[in-house]
Amino acid sequence: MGAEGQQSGQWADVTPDAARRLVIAAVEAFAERGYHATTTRDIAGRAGMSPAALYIHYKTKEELLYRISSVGHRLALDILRRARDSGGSPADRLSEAVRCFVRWHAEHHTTARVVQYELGALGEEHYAEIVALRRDTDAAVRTIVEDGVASGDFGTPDVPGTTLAVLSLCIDVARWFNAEGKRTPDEVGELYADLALRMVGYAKKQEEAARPFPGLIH
Amino acid sequence: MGAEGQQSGQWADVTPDAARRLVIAAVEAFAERGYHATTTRDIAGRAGMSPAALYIHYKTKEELLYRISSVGHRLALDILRRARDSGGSPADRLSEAVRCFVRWHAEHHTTARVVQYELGALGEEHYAEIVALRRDTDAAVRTIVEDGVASGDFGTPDVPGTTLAVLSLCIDVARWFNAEGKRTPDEVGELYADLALRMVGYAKKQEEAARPFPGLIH
DNA sequence: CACCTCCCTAAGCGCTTGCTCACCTCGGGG
DNA sequence: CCCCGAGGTGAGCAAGCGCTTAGGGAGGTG
Repeated sequence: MGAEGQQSGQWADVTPDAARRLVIAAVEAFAERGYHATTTRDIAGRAGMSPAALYIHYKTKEELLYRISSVGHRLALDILRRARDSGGSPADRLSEAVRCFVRWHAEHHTTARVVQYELGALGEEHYAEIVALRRDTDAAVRTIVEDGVASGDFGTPDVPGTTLAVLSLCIDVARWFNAEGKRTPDEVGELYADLALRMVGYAKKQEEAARPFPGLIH
Repeated sequence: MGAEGQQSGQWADVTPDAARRLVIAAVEAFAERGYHATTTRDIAGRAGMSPAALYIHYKTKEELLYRISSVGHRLALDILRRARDSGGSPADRLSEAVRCFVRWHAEHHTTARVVQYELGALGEEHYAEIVALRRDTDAAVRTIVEDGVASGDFGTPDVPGTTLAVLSLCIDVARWFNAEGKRTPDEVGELYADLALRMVGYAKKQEEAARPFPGLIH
């Protein structure tokens, strides 16, 4: 329920149709109650199927969680890598990374909650695979921060610590964001992009805003 | 297991002794596996008792979670209120609040994880009571930020949003902090106090550090 | 029409869960 | 000495869990 029907776009490459309906149902249920409190009967029911139908498309309930976690992590990683490689100044790239990453966590906060907070329920092998993706996520942001420090645009005494803090701040959006609240995903993304720049010690904002044609100056 | 035996100090006013052992066992178990994945047999086993003994001291498993959540939230709220009322400059008070709040989340990250991430498993009445405590928590920090903006020490375009972000950053420490990692709770507290000041637009740090006797100047 | 395949369901198996209950143990007062 | 209440146990109940299995119906092919 709610206005999150567009979410099915995220799962476009999950086929056949019944398997996709099950994923969407599972995301809703896991996000609401948590993995362990969700029953396979509940998932199947939300997808309009009998409990047994789940096992035609997925071997276990854990595999369903793994599919969600895997797709979600790859999506999030893509967002950050695109920003990292977008070729502006470090400030532009960090701003873009945080804005998009936060917007995704707010817009798809049900998916993001499962992705970020239900890792512990994965089996050992699946867990290891997801942890590797998370290290890549961290590396993407750290690269931007390092670039900014090297160019002198940023000033922070602890690059890994500040990177961790920026990512942590973004991830936690999935925990508190409420679709019925007054903030839109775009607003939160904008606010957080600004906060992230402050955190890394970037202070040239006003200066840049005052320049009439930023692109033409060199 | 681990070097967290001192944690029992947190639960000093839970009596009798058996009830306290059960709380400590439950915190460990809930933090490791989550509330729903933890069995009453596991909790009782960790406390060195039979499964039935749990029900002499607590009516249900949920009541055990509620006790933990209640004590933890009151502890966290006290930390922030003490900092709010500590009577220095807004920067000093925000710095102190974040430093202590983060240190608590790192040092007692098992308790903090239960307190911050298992709310959803509480019954309706207990949940409402805890949510009220969380609103007070938010208000304590917001007061400090408002004071700083009013005095001109801080500069931020969105006080409630920035307050939310600072709290969110601190809370998320409980998720990622690892006792076996290389950062100590004190180091994280120090780093985060600095980050929080940057987030609220406070820029007078160096100036203050350069003054030889800060207390004697007026 | 028979036949095969793909999806799906009804029924239910074996097990674990939160929780209960009849009984036990043991230190202290009359 | 008996008795008693507080705090504990072993055994087990009803319900719910993840998952399996036997079989049914729809649609394409000969």
